[in-house]
Amino acid sequence: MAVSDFKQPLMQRALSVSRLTGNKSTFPDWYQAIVREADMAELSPVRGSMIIKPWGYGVWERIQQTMDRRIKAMGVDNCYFPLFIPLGFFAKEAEHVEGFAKEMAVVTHHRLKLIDGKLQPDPDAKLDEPLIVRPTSETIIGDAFSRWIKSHRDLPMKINQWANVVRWEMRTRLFLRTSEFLWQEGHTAHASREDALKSTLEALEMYREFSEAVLAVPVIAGEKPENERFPGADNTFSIEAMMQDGKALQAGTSHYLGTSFARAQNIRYQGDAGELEFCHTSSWGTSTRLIGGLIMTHGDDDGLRLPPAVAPRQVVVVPMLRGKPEDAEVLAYGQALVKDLEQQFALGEPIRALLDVKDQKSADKRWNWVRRGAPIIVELGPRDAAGGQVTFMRRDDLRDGDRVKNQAMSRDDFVTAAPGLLASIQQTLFDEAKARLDANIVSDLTTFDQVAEHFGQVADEDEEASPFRGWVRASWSRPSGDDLEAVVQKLKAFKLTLRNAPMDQPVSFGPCIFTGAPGVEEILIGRSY
RNA sequence: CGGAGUGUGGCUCAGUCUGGUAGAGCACCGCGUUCGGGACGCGGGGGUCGCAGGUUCGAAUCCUGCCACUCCGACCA
Repeated sequence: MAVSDFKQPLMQRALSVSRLTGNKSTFPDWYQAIVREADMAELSPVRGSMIIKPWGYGVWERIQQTMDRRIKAMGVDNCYFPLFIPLGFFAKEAEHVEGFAKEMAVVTHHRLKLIDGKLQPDPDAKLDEPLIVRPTSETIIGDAFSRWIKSHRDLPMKINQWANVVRWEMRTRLFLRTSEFLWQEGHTAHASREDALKSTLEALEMYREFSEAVLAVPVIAGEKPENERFPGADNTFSIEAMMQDGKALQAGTSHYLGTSFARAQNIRYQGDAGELEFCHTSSWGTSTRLIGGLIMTHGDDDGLRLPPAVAPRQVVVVPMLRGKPEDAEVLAYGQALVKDLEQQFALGEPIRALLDVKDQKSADKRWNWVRRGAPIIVELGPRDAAGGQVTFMRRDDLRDGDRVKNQAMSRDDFVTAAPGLLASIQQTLFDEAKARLDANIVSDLTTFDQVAEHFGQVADEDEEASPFRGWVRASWSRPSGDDLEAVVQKLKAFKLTLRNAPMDQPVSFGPCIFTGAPGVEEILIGRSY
């Protein structure tokens, strides 16, 4: 496949049109504009931390609800561990500490005192052992596992928690990378490597299915190369999504931790022959970053487009109220419509409908819902009420700066058709993103020179304006250690990274694109977030 | 922590070089005309010009120091 002639509509529009972004025109500016205009989140007074607004949090709640069902279906129970982790817990696993040491928030005091007119940590209230605000919970959950697991009959142990974590990142971006973020983290312990690995892959597959079915974001599941592994993990797997600027976003990760965490924390079980064995553990997580991926996958120049499965409100009814007597009739008509819609099931759940009665011009209300990405926006006026009609637009129809495309339908037909319409919107958004992904993975390059030519050199300051290039999929010899480092450095000059080795691999391979040595697997290469 | 840049109403910015006491568009509020497709007119609210010193009769503007943010690098769900 040659470089696709996919038109990068969004990127082009972001560069030429500026309905949302004012004078600015890069993809990041467009992204920020959508986060703001769609009322998803805003920067908080705390550096690198965001305030998630009701509409944005509503999307997160939908993610939680739909994923939680899948997590439970895997036989995983929810629980909750403390926000604070004793510093000493991290010292036990060397690689793990090293990986997170540079981004830990540390609590050292438990009281403030007015000293010289300034509130300061009270020197007399210093903690003997500092507490870490969790960057992830392997250590404290491992500690519990070491007490909970005694026998092979306790295995497998599978738990999950929905929580906030803190990683003191140098650079932050709303949803994509914030100092504090919300996530779920699954942790499992098993008797054998096979069982733990199976669990790791089961979580990965759950993420893939979730991303595609719920978020309508197509992804490629695969194994991360050695240099991209989670600190302390034996194997790390990920799902990678392609954003509308062609960059990759790691949307979820699943790790097989081997026995290293078990050894560090003494997680052992007694087998049926009476012998003590170390557990094999896994952990896996997805975060509010998914929302960033959702925005960068489905957004357009009018704002966000939400897949119905995650839209907090799937059908928003905007009554055309004009401060006149017939308003009452329109309102009643709208209320009855919402009530009937809520009786319907779409994508396996009751339809989430809303009658927007806010005291605001109906044109403004409609466009606000367009910006927020409500899948179906219904407009009800006196004419509809009188004629038993419904006028509505599908958010997925509104593209490329087209005018709103309204459709009319009889009220009862609309109520019956709504589930199908929502399912269709869900599918359309997925298909669009899938076509973009498929069309922009180049797989006919055989040398690094070709890769270099394909992506082109990017000067630092031009990165955001660099052309859409998608990803390259190529054979490689899966080097490790210094040889891998050489490859990483080679890619770095082009701002490229190894994304993952997709799960579906061919039976034979060409020569390694980096060294010419015999290839052993195919790897995805691209720019990333 | 290194390199570059920017701090002026909610947003995007002008004004800074050449000091004279703060502006525009959008957003917001009121009234009117409109209102089945992101309306228009008139009126209005909102800013200690990042902070602290200094120079000056006078500082958004000049000087010094600090802080914050953005982008690049290192880090990363």
